Amino acid sequence: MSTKQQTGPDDGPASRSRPRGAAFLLSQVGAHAAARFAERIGDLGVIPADVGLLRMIATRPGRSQQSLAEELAVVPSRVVTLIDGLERKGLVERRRNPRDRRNHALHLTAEGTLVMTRMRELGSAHENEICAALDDDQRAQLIGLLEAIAAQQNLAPGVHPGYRQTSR
Amino acid sequence: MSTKQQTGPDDGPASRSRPRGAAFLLSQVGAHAAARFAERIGDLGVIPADVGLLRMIATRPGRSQQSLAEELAVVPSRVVTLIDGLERKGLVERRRNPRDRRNHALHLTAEGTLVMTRMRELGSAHENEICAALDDDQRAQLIGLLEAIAAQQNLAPGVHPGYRQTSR
DNA sequence: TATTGTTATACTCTATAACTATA
DNA sequence: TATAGTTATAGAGTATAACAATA
Repeated sequence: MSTKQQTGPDDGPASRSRPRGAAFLLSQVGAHAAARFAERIGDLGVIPADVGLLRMIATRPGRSQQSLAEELAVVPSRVVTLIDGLERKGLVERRRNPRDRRNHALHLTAEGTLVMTRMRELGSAHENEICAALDDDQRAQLIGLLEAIAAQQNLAPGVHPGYRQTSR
Repeated sequence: MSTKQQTGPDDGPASRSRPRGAAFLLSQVGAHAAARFAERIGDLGVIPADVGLLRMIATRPGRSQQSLAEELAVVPSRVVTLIDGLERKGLVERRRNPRDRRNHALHLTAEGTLVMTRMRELGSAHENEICAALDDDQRAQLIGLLEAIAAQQNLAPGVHPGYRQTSR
């Protein structure tokens, strides 16, 4: 077999690196979007994993670390580390549950709520940056296609695979 | 501010986790696609980072580790580690260049070439799996939208951001 | 005995910096 | 003195397993 491979019939020396498939583009553009988002929220002092956690706690205040671990499909000790970070940053509070003193009820602090507002603003700016090449119709089209894939692949809405462990 | 946040006006307790934006979906679906691909190629004994490296060496045999490090925007020692792995697996060979004995000319072995063929087959199956929810028109549409984003965001065609370091 | 959370520990990934050998 | 590659080392991230408190 020659050195030529992949799609093109006229592989010049490292010439036109052809389009690749949708799967590669998804992974490439997705990783880029994630990295840019991480940069943005870094200014708030939080990491990407914090974002989903804060949202989950805000949506259902008082939930336990166990429930987070289950929904994210991570090991409980991972949640300990992440909540430790959020508590140290003053964004989340662990409250002992008098009914069952084994579990911790998680709540956002006032500052945690503030950070969530800022996160939403950053998220909006991020969305515009990533989609700068598309007009409104195209954005809607893209969202539709991605949602179709996500649903068919059994991705839980709003749950980022970057947390996972067990599913690995 | 109440516990209600984000898009929906009727946030039931953890009810409908709304669509999120295109940026989140890209990151979510992209990470999923990458993880599934990693699983597949794991059967070949290679990791995702190996794939791009093998392709780059196949496309331009004899290239140096330096040139790989530059194109991928990683530190040279990272390339050492990765090529060590590929050499240990018997897929790549370092040949001393008699003209300049400082650098190593990299070449695929016969087995490396074989693995690339298998990778292409797996890649094709992977593409079909990820796009199972879409018909042909929709796949083409998706590729078009993603290419537009990739170009506008200055992503080098075929270079996955997962290697990066400096650009962080 | 089962459950929640924590700690101790180890492993993987990847960067930095010092170093070797060539030039 | 500059360049290609390597080694030694350290840090981040995340898993496993043993453990403590409570039920």
